[in-house]
Amino acid sequence: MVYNMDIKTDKGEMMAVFFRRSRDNGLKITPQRSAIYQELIQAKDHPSADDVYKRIIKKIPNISFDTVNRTLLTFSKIGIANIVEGYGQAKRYDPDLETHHHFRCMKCNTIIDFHNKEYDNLKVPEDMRKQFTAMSKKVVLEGLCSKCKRR
Amino acid sequence: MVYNMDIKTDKGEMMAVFFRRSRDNGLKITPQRSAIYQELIQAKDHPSADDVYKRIIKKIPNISFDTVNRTLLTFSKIGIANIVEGYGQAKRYDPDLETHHHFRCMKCNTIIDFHNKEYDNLKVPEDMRKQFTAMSKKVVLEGLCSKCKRR
DNA sequence: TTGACAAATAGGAATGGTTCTTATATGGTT
DNA sequence: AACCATATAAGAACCATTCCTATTTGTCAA
Ligand SMILES: [Mn+2]
Ligand SMILES: [Mn+2]
Ligand SMILES: [Zn+2]
Ligand SMILES: [Zn+2]
Repeated sequence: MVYNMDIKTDKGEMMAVFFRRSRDNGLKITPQRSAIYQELIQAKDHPSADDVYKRIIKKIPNISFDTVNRTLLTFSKIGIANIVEGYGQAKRYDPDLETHHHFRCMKCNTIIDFHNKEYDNLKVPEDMRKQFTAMSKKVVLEGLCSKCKRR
Repeated sequence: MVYNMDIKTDKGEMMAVFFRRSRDNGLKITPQRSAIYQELIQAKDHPSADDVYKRIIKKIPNISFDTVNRTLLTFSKIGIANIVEGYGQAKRYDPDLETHHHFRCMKCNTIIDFHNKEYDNLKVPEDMRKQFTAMSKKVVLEGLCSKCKRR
C-alpha cells in the first residue's frame, strides 16, 4: 500500500502542478492537454512528440498530431517539461577536435566554445562506465548570449 | 574506419591530416571534398550542412546539397569533424524537472537518466558567467548502451 | 599513359519532423 | 445561458535529411 502510494502521490502532485501552472499562465484545462501531460509523466523514455501522439491516440482517437506537438512545446514554455538538451535542430558541425565545451544560446542558436580544466577532468561515474561505453563527455551550458540578453 | 590520434590546429596541417585520413579510409580526394573541408575549418560558427552549402556554392556553383551533407557526415565518421552533441534528431521531452544528466546512445538513440553529485555541483566558469546567462548546465555522455554494445 | 572500375556526384524524389493556416469547437467567465 | 478568447482538427506548407539512379571521376594496375 505505502509503496505505491508514493508513486501515486508523486504523480498526483505533478498533476496538481500542471493545473496550477496552467491556470497561472492563463491556459485552459482541456481534455487533450490533461491527457498529454498524463501520458508524458508516465513515459520513462524521453519521448518525441510523435511517440506521445502514437500512445495517446489509443485513448483519444481523433486527437491531432499538431495538438500534441503544440502542447508539448507549451509545456516546455511554462516550465512543466524540458526539451532534452540540443535536440530538435539541424546537425551542427565542428572541425575543432580538441577537448572543449559549448555554451548554446536558446534564442539565436549560437554555439560558443569554451575551455575549462575542471570540466575536462570530470570522471565518468563508475556505475555508468560499467554498463555503457561513453565515447564523449561534454558539459553543455544553455542560456542567453550577450546579444540576446540585451533585449 | 581508421582513426588516429593526431589533432592539429594549424590550417595547413589540418589539410594534411584531411588528405592522409581520407587515404587511410579509402576515400577519394575529390575537389568537392577538399573544398568542403576547407570551408569547414575556416568556419567559426559550428555551421549546419546548409550553412556550408550556402558558402561553398559561391566557389563551386553546381555542387549539390546532398554532396555537402553526405560529405560532412563522412567527415564525422572518419573523425575529422564532430557533430555538436545532441543535434539533429526530433525533439525529446522530459517531464522530470529534478537536476539530472543524460547518457545518449549514438546507435539506438535511447536517452538514459543518471544522477551525480559531482556533476550537479559544477560551477559555471567565471568568464562565462560574466558574458552570458546560463539557465541550464548539464553533462552529456554519448556512446553505446549495453544493448548496442553487445553487437 | 591509359583503361577499367569502384566510388562519388548531381539532381530530383521521397521521407520525416515541425510549423502554419483556417474554419470550427469549447473552457472559463460574466 | 451567452459570449469570446483560446484551443482544436485537418491539411498544407516548410525545412532538414536521406534515398535513388544515371552519369562522371579519381585511383590504380597494366
Ligand atoms: Mn566547438
Ligand atoms: Mn531525463
Ligand atoms: Zn543569442
Ligand atoms: Zn543503444
